[in-house]
Amino acid sequence: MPRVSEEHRERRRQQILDAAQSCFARKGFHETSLQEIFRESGLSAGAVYRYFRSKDELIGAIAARSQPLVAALLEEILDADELPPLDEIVARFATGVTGRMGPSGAVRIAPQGWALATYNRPIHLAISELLDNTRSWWVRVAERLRDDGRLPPDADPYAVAVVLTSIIPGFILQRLVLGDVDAETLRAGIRILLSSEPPPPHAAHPAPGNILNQAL
Amino acid sequence: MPRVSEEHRERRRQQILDAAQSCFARKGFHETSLQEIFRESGLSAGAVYRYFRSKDELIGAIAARSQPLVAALLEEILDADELPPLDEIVARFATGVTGRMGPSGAVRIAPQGWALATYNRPIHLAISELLDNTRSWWVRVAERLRDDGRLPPDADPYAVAVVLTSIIPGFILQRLVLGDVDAETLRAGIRILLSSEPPPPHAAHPAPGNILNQAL
Amino acid sequence: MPRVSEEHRERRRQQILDAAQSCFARKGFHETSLQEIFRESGLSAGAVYRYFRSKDELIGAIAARSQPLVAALLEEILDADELPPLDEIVARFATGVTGRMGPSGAVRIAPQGWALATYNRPIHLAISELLDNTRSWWVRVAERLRDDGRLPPDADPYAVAVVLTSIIPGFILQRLVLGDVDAETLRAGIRILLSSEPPPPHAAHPAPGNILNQAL
Amino acid sequence: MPRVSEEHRERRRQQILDAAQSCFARKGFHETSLQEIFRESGLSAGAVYRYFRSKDELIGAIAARSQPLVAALLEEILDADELPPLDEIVARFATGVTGRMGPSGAVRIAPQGWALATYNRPIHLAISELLDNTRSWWVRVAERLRDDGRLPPDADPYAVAVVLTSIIPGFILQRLVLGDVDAETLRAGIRILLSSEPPPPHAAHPAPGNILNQAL
DNA sequence: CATGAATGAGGCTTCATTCAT
DNA sequence: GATGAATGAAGCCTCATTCAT
Repeated sequence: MPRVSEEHRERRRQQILDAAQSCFARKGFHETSLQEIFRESGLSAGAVYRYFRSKDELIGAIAARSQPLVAALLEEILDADELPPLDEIVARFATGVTGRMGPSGAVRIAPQGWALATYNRPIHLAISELLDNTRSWWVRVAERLRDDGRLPPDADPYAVAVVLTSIIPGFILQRLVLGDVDAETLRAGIRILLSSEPPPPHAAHPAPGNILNQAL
Repeated sequence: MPRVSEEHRERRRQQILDAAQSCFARKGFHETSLQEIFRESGLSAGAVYRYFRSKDELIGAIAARSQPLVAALLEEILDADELPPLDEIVARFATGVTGRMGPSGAVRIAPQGWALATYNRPIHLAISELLDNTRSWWVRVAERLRDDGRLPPDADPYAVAVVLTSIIPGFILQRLVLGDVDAETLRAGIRILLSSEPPPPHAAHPAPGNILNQAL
Repeated sequence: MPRVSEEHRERRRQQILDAAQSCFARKGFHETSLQEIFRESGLSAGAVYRYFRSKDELIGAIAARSQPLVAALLEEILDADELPPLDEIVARFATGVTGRMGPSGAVRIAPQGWALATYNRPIHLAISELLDNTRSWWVRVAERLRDDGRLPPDADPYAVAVVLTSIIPGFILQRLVLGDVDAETLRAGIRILLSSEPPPPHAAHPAPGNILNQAL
Repeated sequence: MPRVSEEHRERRRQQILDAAQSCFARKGFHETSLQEIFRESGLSAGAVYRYFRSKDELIGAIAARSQPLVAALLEEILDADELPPLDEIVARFATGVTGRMGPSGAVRIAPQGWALATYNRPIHLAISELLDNTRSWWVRVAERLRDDGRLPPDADPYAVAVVLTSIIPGFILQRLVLGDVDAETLRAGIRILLSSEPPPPHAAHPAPGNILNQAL
């Protein structure tokens, strides 16, 4: 069946990626053999290799796929012209993420991507871009919040963004591993923190620590 | 000579675990072959197998090792009888974590543990216990903060703990992958959030969302 | 339009064979995939398979192609009615062979044919016919030389032919592998040998030999 | 069975090489799968890979093995202090070669080596060294023959060596493929040529040729 | 107890060949 | 006739694990 349309090619690609993602979510990148992906995708080895030149490339393509997904999520959260309260933004983010946690959802394999990014060059690239984009988005959010007077006028948007960027992976982890958290709880926690007593001025001279400062 | 022998055994065990951890940090669990661990530890295959019955057991032992590490860290943060401000607590946590990020530091392989916990039963157990312990600790912290009046009297300690538990993995990730964050920035961000305008009352059922709620 | 069609078929066939020969010369029979031949020939898999039913058949066809080539070469060397001196004949042979050693010349793949003939039945047939034809031709040459008085009257044309048949493969090999021999040098060597002292009568009782006669 | 002697290692190596050589002689380098070599050698995949890191390395080792074999052969031919007649030298060479043509003899795979040398860098190196060594040996032989007055005083030893080096591959080929030649016939042919009329002086600019000089 | 040679299942990948369009 | 996507057997190689010494 030669001379197929570009559309057909793209459909095949996604078919393979979907199968791979599903397998990866179930058994992990490394524990998943290509044979399983062939089976799951309903394609032969040769067919898959026509689209991806190696298992690594397949993994890379899946990592790359998360990029636009996250972008769409971020864009959607802020589609309104008026900025929602911070707890709402975080909650929407968490909701979006939760919605992609199905048995073969993209979020389910996120931790595998994080792990890989730790020692695998190409994946590192993809994940660091992802993190960076997300954090930049939070920086913009923080700037608007500050400009709206919802954050102190001298607030450092970057510092705020670091905190807010930090929250999502941990939320994903708790949800994936413990399974007992949801967007509403996260929102509630945020609200409480935002409503709490400001801490006393920080006296830059640090603190305790034996083990803490040990090497290794 | 039971005493000496037992000590010797334990030393050997740690020697192997250290070698393995170092390799894992460098190349990942799966990309590391046992041969490499034999080489790095300076022991023979047979010797290593006398202490760990399989590669999985080795990985499990490393995961188990993190338990007391985290416990010690948590305990240390709160060793004083007076509770530090929240931003200080988080900063200490982050500092402790940062200190264990050396080339073969335990934190370096944390994301691999998270990933494994996603689909590997025994590791799931270890990591979920770790997460749960940490969160319980945060719950206790939140309770004390509330009782000290630093959080609203009706604050839900659990919700607060969910948020605070969330922060560390994301901080580790940003530090490991982007490398441009530190405990002080995190503290600053926390301080800003704690000092910000409380959000308006939440009208429990809002939400945007097209993509957000889609499956996959 | 049988005529045109037949011509077209033959042209296609040669186009494919040329492409294959070029690839084979560059990478060897086995290291060349059919995909490469499809690419080099500018034809599709299906098209090539219309002309050759398998890779082996393709290789066989190339081996077969050498038959008329060698025949033409031999015929040409002796086209004159007068027989040239032996060194001249050898030199012409060597020159003819040298002329077909271009990057995709037929001679370039000759050693691959010899190798295949060693364990592959169909190719063995083709190559043994080639060798046999060549040697028969040398037998005829030797007979004429003997009859012309240029070889001793009791000379065994077959023995002479065995020697002369032997020379060409070794010449090809030296030229292909070492690259530092040419027809003139070969001719010079032959002339010297032909001009040398006849050896003393041979006393049929053989000679030394330890390793020589061992098995393996 | 750890800590084995160097001798044991070497025996294993040869065991593997012998098995490989036997297979290669029967089916050719490429048509022989490693599985067959494992079977023939009585070893497992892993065991073989402990000694040779790839199939190519195995082939290379076999090519390398021919070096000392040929060296021994050459040395043996000339072990006597008196130089035998040229036809005797060639005959001894041929005899030595013939003796190594058993079903798994080294000579049986020589053509495969020649073929590989044509397009495979490492093998090219091995074979070109082999050819070069052999030719150098012939140069020395030719010099002694000339000095002994058995070749004309102005004879070019190199040109003679080129011819004599050429003879052996063709002899091997005829013997391997046609199977109807032996050392004695070769000797007889050489004797006849050495006893023949010297050719007339060569008028440097002869040559026929249409096809002969064509490209390809 | 330690050693490390050996095992062999199974993984990734290639490639000759087919056949629907 | 031509195309080239698809097939799937089979190849090379790795590596967790065992066990004789």
